Amino acid sequence: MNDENIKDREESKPSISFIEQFIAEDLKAGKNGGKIVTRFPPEPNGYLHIGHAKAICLDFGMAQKYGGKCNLRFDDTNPVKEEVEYIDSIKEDIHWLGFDWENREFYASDYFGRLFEFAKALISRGLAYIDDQPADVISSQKGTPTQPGTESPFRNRTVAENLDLFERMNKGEFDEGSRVLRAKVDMTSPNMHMRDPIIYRIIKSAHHRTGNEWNVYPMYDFAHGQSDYFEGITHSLCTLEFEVHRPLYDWFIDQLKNDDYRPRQIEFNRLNLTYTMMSKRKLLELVREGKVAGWDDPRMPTLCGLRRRGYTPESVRKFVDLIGYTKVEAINDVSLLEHAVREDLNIRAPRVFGVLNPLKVLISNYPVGKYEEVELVNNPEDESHGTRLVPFCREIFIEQDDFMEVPPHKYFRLAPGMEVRLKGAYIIKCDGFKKNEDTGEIEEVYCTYDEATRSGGEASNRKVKGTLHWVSAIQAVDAEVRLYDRLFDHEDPSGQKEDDYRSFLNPESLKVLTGCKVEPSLASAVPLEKFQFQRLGYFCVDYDSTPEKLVFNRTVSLKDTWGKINK
RNA sequence: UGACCCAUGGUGUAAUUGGCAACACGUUAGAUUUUGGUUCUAAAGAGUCCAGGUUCGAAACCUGGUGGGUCAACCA
Repeated sequence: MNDENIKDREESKPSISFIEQFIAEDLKAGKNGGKIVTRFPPEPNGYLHIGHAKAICLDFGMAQKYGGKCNLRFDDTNPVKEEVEYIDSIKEDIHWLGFDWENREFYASDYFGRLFEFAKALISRGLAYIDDQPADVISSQKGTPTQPGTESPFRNRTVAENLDLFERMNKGEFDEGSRVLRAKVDMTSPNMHMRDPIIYRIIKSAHHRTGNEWNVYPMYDFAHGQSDYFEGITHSLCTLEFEVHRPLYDWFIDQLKNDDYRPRQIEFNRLNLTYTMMSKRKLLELVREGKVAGWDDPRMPTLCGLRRRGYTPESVRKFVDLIGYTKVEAINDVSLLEHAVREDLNIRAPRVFGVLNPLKVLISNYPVGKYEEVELVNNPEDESHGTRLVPFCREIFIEQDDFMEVPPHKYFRLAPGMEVRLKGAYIIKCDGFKKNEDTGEIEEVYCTYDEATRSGGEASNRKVKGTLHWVSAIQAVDAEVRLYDRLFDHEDPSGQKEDDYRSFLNPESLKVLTGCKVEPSLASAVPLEKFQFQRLGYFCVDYDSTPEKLVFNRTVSLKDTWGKINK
């Protein structure tokens, strides 16, 4: 009887965002032929960051889920700011994230012709005019948010004169800044964007796609909505700051439409992350000023930075899914992002041994010159990953943190007189150490092993408090390891009125460790390959890595309850 | 002396659209563990910004506050 109920409850669909609700309603109401077409519209003036990932997941995700399409459209209406370099990186990053636009790669510049015609149509209908005033005059006539604007003296030129001037603007007869085309809307509107917005300006720089074909270029408000319309976009999803643009978006669509199709703009909240910032301008500054090594510096919130850091596309998508879409300006805790990678990497990353700060351990009763191989599980979360052989001998390296001369309470690692298990190998007992009396540094630790405790054997099942990772000193491979911490030491570095965001740069955000020792199986690791260094964290091979000199980036540490207790 | 948007545990989101405020992260305990990871169990933590109103019943609807955000680029 209640099989049905139980099933219902178990399958009770997770709640959908307000945007998805709108979409579902529109589809159900049969709007626009019951179809959904979205678009992701980056401006090619910077690299994509995780905030863009939030938009990408929505734009492509909604189309995918409801059987529609999502176009990639570069919003390239400002030739002075945009570069081809960015176009390639943007496409690469979207693909990396796991989305595809097939053959629907569009550019606002594809529509320059139609936009120009539409502008002329507006002029002919008395809905646009050429203004000869300089920028500062136009600006002051706009009024303020609390005071209405005043009309331009050029507002009521004849259609013929406007048309003539507009054509000549485009022919290059006038200087940049000397004239603009404005839509004739309402100078007294409480919405600043409706006060005769500028829709075309003269720019004589070459455009990366259209070259010198045009001398006038449309503004965002005159290009975006219309491009949506031309492409048959049904849902134009963008961030909250465009909310006040919506009346203008709709106004232009009203002038353009000739049947009952119309795109709908819906706004959602931006992604903000603690201890970083998303401003493309500021990220560019960090790069230009050399505060970071480049757009793909693993500390950057850019997609290429996250990729180099070792994040997987799955983990980024998971994170985006976790935070949701609302209209609240929120600031998300990075720990949620970190949780998302850990969860993903836990399943897929092979486990290996790597010692960051090596300390030599001499197993005095282990035969000199003897060498053996022990078998280790590659991934306890997934048997199909199999096992591997790791060399073991009389001299090994362990982590400096794993030995203490005078251990605190509950320290389960190596200390004089204490026993510890070397994972996959033997149980050893510490019976001495060598200390540099001047520096206090522990230079070597001496242990004995119990041959019967080899893993897999009977005696190996003995309870031992601690289990350590280790690397054979003879076969160990040297590596450089880069440890990353948050780029800023303030939760909201760019939100402080008094202080420049640069003053919050975390001086400890990068620590380079050299002379690290990793197990020999890593010698063949290639860039972007990901591993869990057991007990330490997840690491990813850096682009700088070569077979001669391995370089790893720490993506994120493992949760460290001991480290926390110890604080 | 404006317009528009927003307000739910520490954080991010839910609440079958008016019916006992739920989930995730984080936190704290405990169990398991040849990773102080994972997994599992449990707990603490909000009575929904405030004040009125409508209603048998309000986080949700209405009114008024308060607080925050956005808007005055020939940027997008």
